[in-house]
Amino acid sequence: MKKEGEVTIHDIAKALKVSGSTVSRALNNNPRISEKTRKAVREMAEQLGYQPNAIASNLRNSRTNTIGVIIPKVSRYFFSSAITGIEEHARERGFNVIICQSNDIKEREADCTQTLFASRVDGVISSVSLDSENYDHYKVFTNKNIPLVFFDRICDEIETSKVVVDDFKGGFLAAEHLINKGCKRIAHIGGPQHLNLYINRLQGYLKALRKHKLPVEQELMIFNNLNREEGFEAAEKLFSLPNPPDAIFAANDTTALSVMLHAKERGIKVPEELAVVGFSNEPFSEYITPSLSTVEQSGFEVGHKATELLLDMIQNKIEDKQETIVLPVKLIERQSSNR
Amino acid sequence: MKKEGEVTIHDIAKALKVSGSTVSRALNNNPRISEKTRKAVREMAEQLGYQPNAIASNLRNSRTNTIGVIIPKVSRYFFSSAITGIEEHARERGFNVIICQSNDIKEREADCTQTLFASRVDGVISSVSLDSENYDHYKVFTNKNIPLVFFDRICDEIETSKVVVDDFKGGFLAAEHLINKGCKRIAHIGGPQHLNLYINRLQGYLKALRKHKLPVEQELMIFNNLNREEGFEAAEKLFSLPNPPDAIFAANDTTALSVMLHAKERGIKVPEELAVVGFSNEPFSEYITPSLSTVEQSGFEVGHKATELLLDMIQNKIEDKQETIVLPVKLIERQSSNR
DNA sequence: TTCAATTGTGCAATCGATTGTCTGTTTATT
DNA sequence: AATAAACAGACAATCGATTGCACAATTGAA
Repeated sequence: MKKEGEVTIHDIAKALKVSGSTVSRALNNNPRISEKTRKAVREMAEQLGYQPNAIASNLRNSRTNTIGVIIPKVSRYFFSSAITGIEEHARERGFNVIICQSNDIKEREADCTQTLFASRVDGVISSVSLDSENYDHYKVFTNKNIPLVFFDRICDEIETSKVVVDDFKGGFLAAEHLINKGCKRIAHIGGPQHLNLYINRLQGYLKALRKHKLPVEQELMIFNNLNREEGFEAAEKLFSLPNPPDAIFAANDTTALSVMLHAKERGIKVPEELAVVGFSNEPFSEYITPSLSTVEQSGFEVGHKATELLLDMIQNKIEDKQETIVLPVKLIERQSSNR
Repeated sequence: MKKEGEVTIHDIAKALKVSGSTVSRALNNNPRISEKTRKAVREMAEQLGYQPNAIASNLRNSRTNTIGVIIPKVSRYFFSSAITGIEEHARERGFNVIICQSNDIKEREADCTQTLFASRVDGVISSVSLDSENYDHYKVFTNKNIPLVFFDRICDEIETSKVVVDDFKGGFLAAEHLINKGCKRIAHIGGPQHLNLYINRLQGYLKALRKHKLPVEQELMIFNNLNREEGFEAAEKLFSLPNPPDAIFAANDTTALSVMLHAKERGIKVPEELAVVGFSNEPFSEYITPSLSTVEQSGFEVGHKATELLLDMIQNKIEDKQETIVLPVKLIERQSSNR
């Protein structure tokens, strides 16, 4: 059972004829240990190839210096860049990161919370799954005062800090941009309306319409899960209207792409006959033809900020000030709306 | 220091007036515990909201049921899909996954190995960083008999199992495809030649040239780090040759994209004047115009297979049979080479 | 009825690092 | 020289779950 060749502080202690506590203190730079002893311990540790056992340390300290991350999918660019932001900041402050994917399935998400709790992570960063309407599984953390920060797809039911981008403004900028380009019938393909970010993008769009006195028409608003297939269906439906739209603001780039591909099939010219704006600035949006106008949101920044909040909560143990941080977005004008 | 409200097996034991060992055995379905006691323990655990402390268990068992993953960047699609494959399989077999990014920096990679070792992961899956030529930092694992599997960017120096795709065949298919399309001067932009996968892609390309009796010309072969900037430079150099190529096989899609963008700037028509084939089938390759012909390699499959190998090593402790598994690739013909 | 076999639990050590408290030594102060 | 203060290090308990061994209770066989 015991792994052969595990070198522990006791081996160092024995070799130097001192006690384990001295070795421990020497390695942790405790001032109660003299410079001479400290140096001897260091050298012996090096010589024996000692590697600290984080598990033992974690058990004793009931801290793991590890944070857990729950996200829908690493393979979506926004999330993978969020992870990069999380990891980078966590590393700087000496924390490790365990990543769990929910794959947008609520049972998986519940599994993730269990796993992270069992690993006794010091805090959790999460972006909730599309189909969770119930957030009880997050109570394992809140009940035990384990700091929790939501980002992007946040959950209002739970009172904790949150980091989002300015979805409202993004929606507003996208719609107003289309209006400024002379579009009159601007459709919106939005996401599930139990998620704030999609509500906000919609509200931004609506505000732009109202500001410019354009009518709000139900038939021009479609809500789905924003994947490729449903994007096709939505486009189909919009193009088949007796009075089809001359612009579409899609709540993500995947859907915008779907729309453009479908438009191409139908012989509808983008941007001349149909202007399109997406959301996220996925890497592909720059390279497709026509290139896609979109709203940029930095996953990296969001992840970074969320980690900063979380680690502050962990390290200061200020009784969770529930901040909600809103990061700026930026409209990127490209060909798909340039007419 | 002690987290308030930690429920341990001893709390359950006290509540039921039995010993901790009985509780532990009951929860682990040890046959020495009667059905009746087992049931009582279960119920009390539920009632008290007991959550096992994996750390304590790990320390005692010197197993963590966790595997570590070292990759260059989660934000590259191939790697994020590999992670999905790894996570999926690991989860099925009850293992957790810790992910570390090297960002293609060798010092970071060394840090990752330390971190994972300190966490006492049961095994490691790695794809090495571009600039490591030295692999001593992996010795922490091999020295202690911690199973290690490399994938994609493998390292020959260390004897262990490996999972790759058939890069040689991929290179061959790509080049032969261009030859079949009537191209005569086929250039190759390859990756760092200390990595097998790039050597193999090059060799596949060379074999196709030889098979079809085309001359191999040094000036048509450029090696760099395959990022966007260096792709531009390489394209620049090739286009400026007195006798420029009529086709380019790039060792990744990013470089192929760079080449196509640069060709567009120069007014060189793809595929009519220049046919292009990439490698990887990144998501964008399908959507750009013209769409990019490329060699598909499934990150998901590679990750899945690597995990299967690793977990077999961990669980069976067969003295590491050093398999090298080669997964198939597939040429995807799109517009960029269709003439 | 007695002894052995079977079954169900408890005791205590263990995993490796950390830390409060205690002891013994050296240095400074008057 | 005597006492206090500062210093270095050791001892032992602790974190929570697991497990070899011991022991008691029950059952069955002779």
